Amino acid sequence: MKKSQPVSTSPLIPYEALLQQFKQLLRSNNLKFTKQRETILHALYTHSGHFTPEELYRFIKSEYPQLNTGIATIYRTLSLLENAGIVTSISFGTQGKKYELGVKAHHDHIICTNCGKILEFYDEAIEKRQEKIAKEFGFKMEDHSMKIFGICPECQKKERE
Amino acid sequence: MKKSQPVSTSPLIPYEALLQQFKQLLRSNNLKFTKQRETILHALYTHSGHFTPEELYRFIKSEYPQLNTGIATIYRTLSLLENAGIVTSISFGTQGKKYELGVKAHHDHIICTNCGKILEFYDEAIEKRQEKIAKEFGFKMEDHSMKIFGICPECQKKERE
DNA sequence: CTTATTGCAAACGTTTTGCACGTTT
DNA sequence: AAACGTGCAAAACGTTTGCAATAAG
Repeated sequence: MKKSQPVSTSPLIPYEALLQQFKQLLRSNNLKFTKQRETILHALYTHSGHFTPEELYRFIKSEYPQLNTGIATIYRTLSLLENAGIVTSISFGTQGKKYELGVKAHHDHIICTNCGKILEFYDEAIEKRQEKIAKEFGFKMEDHSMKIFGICPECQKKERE
Repeated sequence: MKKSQPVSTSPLIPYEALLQQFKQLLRSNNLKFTKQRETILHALYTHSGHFTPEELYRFIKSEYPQLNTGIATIYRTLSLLENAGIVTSISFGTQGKKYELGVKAHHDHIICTNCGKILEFYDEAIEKRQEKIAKEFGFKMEDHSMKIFGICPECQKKERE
């Protein structure tokens, strides 16, 4: 059986290419290329990891105060990027969503309930079983989400001290 | 490989037993047995399926108007029951949670994105893989959630018409 | 010059909280 | 009587929306 493995978190494409892809997307939908949109894309590109809209908002506010970006723009841009398949989100229920640049393959998440760290993995066996289960129920599968919660090695170590 | 299967939705224990379990839980935590708490438990017992706090609130308001139950009590009681392991919830992000009596074994969910129907399943292969993945990452696994989204057979049929 | 986008503030839907009053023990 | 639970209304939370002003094409 294939071993599950962490998904690489380094960007797969150069920023210029990503930017072109984004501009193309905007152009072909009669949308406009704005400083705010570029800044948000750039922030996501240069900071790997998962961010809440709020975190992104505070970051951009402090890095580019002159842009005066409103949080609504963050939300609107993240939705746009998510619909375009450029970012992906993980939902944390009532606590909101976290976003990351999604130029990566599909993956699931394993989350530390102590420090909040999020790791990614892809497991072929689970993917296959999910399809099989959907089929057994007669469902046309569209999507799935799977999260494993636990305590990460570092936090376990701290607990023991 | 074992076939995944729907989890029975009929209650596994008689109401009297459940009620005693609940009373015992309350007693051992110096909590009080109130009409509101009993009514909520009973409503969950007699109506299988998944309910939002709002739905439960409206139901209890119309069935037992004289109780004058506030929605805060519904939330507080559902939290209590969930912490005690008597009910379980599924999260639907910003759209809130749905609760069901959780006197059943662990299971995951397959959800129709068209009509909202929720079916339950348990798949040993997936459970095993999850444990294995947690171990590979050095995590002490505490919990997991998995949801499959798709279109149920009935809605597929309707779509074709 | 047209159309999309923005920031702002208000509205939203779900959930939580503070508090005075009621109930259970 | 003590302690916990309640309803209510207000607040909190993440998110969305209406709108007049602004910027992109």
